[in-house]
Amino acid sequence: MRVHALHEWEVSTAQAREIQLSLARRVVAENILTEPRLVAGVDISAPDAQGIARGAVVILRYPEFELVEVQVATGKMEFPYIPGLLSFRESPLILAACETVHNVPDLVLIDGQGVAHPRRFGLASHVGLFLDLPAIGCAKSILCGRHEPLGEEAGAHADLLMMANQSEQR
DNA sequence: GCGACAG
DNA sequence: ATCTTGTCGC
Ligand SMILES: [Mg+2]
Repeated sequence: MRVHALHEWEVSTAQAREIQLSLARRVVAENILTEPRLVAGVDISAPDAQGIARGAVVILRYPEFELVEVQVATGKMEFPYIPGLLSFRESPLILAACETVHNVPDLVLIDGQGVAHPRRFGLASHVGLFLDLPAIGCAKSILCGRHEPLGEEAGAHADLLMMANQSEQR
């Protein structure tokens, strides 16, 4: 991995604080934390009659949404779909596709839940951890948790509330 | 025991 | 997720 700056310091604690402050300002100025430059999107096909499916990952430059890279992996679906265990079905092919990516993204978007999961470890959590990258679960429907009714307008939102007791999800 | 249940 | 039938809206 490339290291972007000298990381051995001969400085006083006061200088260390000054350096830290300037680095923190640089992070904000360059949007290193808030503005990803490369965003990955991953999904998987339905298996064919023989159980063969494909996992795909696209890398887009952000915010231009310019296509940077596409990788696809093919293999057999071994695990059935069981609510709460989707990552055991989908993550192998997703990770296989990600293994061949050259342009490492800053963020991965995933078609499934992340922490909105009975054990707080859905597909997006699983893939994000195994890639050691920030990941956002972009599920199209709810696995567990409840929310107040949504407005009709586009972009309406509500907090998804999870039960504190994980074995007592609603 | 019953119902709910990402993809 | 897919498949099939019926219905809805442009
Ligand atoms: Mg999907």
